[in-house]
Amino acid sequence: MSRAETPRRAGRQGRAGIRDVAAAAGVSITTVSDALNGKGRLPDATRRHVREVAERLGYRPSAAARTLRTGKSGLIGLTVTTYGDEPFTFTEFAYFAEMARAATSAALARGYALVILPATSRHSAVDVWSNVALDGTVVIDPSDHDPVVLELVRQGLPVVSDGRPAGTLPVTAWVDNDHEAAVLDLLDHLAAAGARRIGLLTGTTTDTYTRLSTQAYLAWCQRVGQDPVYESYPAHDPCAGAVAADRLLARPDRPDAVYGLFDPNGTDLLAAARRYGLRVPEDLLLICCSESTVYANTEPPITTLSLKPRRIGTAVIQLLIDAIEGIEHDRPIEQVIPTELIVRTSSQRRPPRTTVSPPRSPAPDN
Amino acid sequence: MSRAETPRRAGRQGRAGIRDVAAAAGVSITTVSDALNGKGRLPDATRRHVREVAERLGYRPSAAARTLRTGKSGLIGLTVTTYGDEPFTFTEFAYFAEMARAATSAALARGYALVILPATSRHSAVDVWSNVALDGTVVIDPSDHDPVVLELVRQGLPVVSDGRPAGTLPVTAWVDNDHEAAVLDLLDHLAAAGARRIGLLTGTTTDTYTRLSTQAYLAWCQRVGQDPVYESYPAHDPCAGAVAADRLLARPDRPDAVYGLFDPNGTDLLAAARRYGLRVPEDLLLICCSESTVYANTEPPITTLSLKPRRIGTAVIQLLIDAIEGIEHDRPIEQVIPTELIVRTSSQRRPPRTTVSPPRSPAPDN
DNA sequence: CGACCATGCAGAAACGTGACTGCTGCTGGG
DNA sequence: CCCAGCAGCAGTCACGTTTCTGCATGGTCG
Repeated sequence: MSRAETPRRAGRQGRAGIRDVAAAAGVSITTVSDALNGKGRLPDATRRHVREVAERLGYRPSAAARTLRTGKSGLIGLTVTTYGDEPFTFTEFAYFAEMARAATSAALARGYALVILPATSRHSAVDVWSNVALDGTVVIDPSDHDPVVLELVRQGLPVVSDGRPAGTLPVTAWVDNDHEAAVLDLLDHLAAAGARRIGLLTGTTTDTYTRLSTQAYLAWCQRVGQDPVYESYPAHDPCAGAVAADRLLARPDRPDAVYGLFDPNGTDLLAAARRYGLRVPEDLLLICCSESTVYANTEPPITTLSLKPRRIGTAVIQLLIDAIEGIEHDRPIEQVIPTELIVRTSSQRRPPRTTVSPPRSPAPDN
Repeated sequence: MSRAETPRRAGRQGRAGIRDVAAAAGVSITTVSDALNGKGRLPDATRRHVREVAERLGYRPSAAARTLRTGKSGLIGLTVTTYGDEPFTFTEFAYFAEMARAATSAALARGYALVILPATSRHSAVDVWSNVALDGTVVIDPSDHDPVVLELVRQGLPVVSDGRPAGTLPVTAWVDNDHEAAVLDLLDHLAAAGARRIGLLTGTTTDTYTRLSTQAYLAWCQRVGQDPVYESYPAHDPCAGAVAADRLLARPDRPDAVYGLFDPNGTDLLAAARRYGLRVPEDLLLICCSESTVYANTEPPITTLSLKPRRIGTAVIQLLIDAIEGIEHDRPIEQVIPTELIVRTSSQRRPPRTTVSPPRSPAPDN
């Protein structure tokens, strides 16, 4: 009683606390808390009065205190694979941006915010990971024994991964495309368009996407009895892609159709084809995996495989928030998102129509 | 004493607390805190012992409790302009992605993490803004009397904006390009290449970038005595850009050079030029403002104006963290980042060389 | 030999909120 | 008329840190 009487330096160089509101409204802090959070049993008059006073004082509850008390921060970590100092790589650019955009939107709609965090725990002098209170984490393409993921699950935090986890990584759930099916379907499409020898532009990295896609290509080749024709390059190096595209078309066993696994491969292959005087699609059929809309307006427009990053981003967030809020599914959830082959001129020997291409559409659902 | 004796349910269904470490190490929690944070006066033996025990128990300090106690969360808000439900618009896509990438990297290097937040306070049922403890905020292109910014500065939080604030918005600091100078320089470049009538593809929105750029265009026209030739469209609609590009080239007073303010304008204008049988650059000179590297490999390659988003993102973060950490500059800081005109074939009547274009460079500093 | 100081550590008070417990006065039924 | 029950609210603890204050102990110097 003796200390409680001190009027508490009201808003001393900072925001008003719940105590200031209680004092100003002539009630206890319990009543303030209950009134603002819609709990307890209070008459509407008191509730309105307290809310009015809180509004007048510009009271905002301390997020830190609430987090400490409730154990929920409303924050979701989003790890991005880092090469060197930069978060997310050049080749993943459009994909990651689209995926992050959808994830951000989905998280905000459910009252959560995303925190961008590095894939490595020791990115700077202080460990940013342990400095932020997370309710859960989304990891993109985690490696086999990702130490960050292991540490997070050890702490009991739900972890959902974009891309099926390699090895025995104990994630709460994952979302991925069916990469084998996508590649097989796409190769059949090229073969149906008249391709006799299909080449592949792939990466030297061992991530799941590259590995599964390449394996599917090799399996397809074996099935139809074609010798594999492919070039690998470090996908994080934007220069190397153009060089590898050139190498692929310079081979003695030059393919008459190429699938490029990474986003810039389309323009790379197109430029290389021009250098060798190859017409697309007459001499060379072309498909690349990309989310970029520029391929709708290239000369010629290029067929792309979309991994539907927006659907993936949304799905990942829904699964994670369900896990956070205890909407428990019993066993590890695996969700497979279908890909979409956006067929354009570059993969068709007979372009369906020779009219001018209309202005590109907004592509509402990729 | 009576209560302190209870061994504190060690790590009951959660992480070990500082008290568990203290008990296990046989010291007080003060000693643990000092040992781990490098404070106080402790012999190295004690320090090492405590760290060992903490490591063994897998102790991680609670970020929420630390934030509550110290008042610093290590989190920086990043607002993105939302159109409809989606964070950041299509036209700002590459710019925003690059800028956010650099900002993320710069923040992590100084021990801070970025939280992506919506520009509007009421994006969902709960107010995400008041649910997260921020040390400061980066706002991109704030509107004249942005209520979020006003609320933040009222709370005493530092706010740094990307784009000079309109009106009397009380930001702590801002970073921007010199848009007038960039446009004037670019128009001179086109005129020097032989352009007689330069057109503009601009937006209907009233943001600072669009406004300043358009004003500079009009001022340049007046100076050289050319009638302005421009088309406006809602920049957030990806379809409208293609239509506006078509409209611009369909005019009776068709320009022989065009500058497009937004990222997709390059491919839009190129497609429109093809439809009207205009050769680039022989019949039509082309420049657009873009950060995308696809314009290095289009047919022909298109000259672009880069706003240097990575330098802007880095600068914004440095100014903000300086403000947070009390490295005070006395008055509102304004930092102007120069733009860069990346000259390619589309803006040169005589292409400097007709050799094949080499694989594009990694563009280390845009 | 006694006073003083540096060293090594423990106790306890915050930080601001949420939630449990419990106290008071009023009302209605037996 | 009395007591059970409930509405309406206040007190108090706990969340897990950081940090201020302060108490011992042992060594040193006048």
